[in-house]
Amino acid sequence: MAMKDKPLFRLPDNNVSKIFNILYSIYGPQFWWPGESQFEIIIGAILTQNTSWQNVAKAITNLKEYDLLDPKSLFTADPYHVKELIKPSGFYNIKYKRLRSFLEYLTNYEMSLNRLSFINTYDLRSELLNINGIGPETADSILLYAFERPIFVIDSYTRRLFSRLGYEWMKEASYDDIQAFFMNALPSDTKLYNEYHALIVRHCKSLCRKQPLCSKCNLSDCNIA
DNA sequence: AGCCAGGACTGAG
DNA sequence: CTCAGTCATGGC
Repeated sequence: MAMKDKPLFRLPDNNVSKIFNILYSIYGPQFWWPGESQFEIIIGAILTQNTSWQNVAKAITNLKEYDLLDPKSLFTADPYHVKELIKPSGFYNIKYKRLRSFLEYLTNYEMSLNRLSFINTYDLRSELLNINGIGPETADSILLYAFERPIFVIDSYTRRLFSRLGYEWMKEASYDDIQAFFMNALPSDTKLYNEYHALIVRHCKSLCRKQPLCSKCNLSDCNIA
């Protein structure tokens, strides 16, 4: 069998897998994260907090235009200039501060992301969470998409979609509880977690905005127990 | 013309 | 400890 025909994932027989398969069959692979370098992914993860990706993309483009998409350049750049560049992504004062606190953390590692990649996932997660401005979703996005660790990312879309698919407890549940639910239901697999989260976002952006269940796709056929 | 976006922190009480 | 308030731009 040719490599490209190799099917995707070997999944347990449960609803979480079933929903993944449906999403995957509708949308196909998403090729996330929409950013090229590791550093760009991290910056994007911070800038996209409660913000549409479209706006973040402008900010990233601006930074790229001035060659600031590497830790040292961004760290030494004029704060007012950086703020102007990231303005399109909103909350630009506080987001500058958050970028800065990440960069200050990086100074402990000689501004080298490569050195971070030797830290085990558990420790790296708690170090990221210790940075002011990086909460669970941002930390996990960085772990999954920038460092390719098998960590499932939870966001508001995940809560909303799965609440509507029968898991109403997710509306009130803590981040960690929801994350544990997914990671217990699925094998530990970076590519799988990558696609799954991307597919949830992809789906919710297009269809799930205001409808209780999605009429345009067959997600309502999931037979949630 | 509002409403909302791939959150997280702060300060009251 | 909980939780409302705050941060802010651009697209629909």
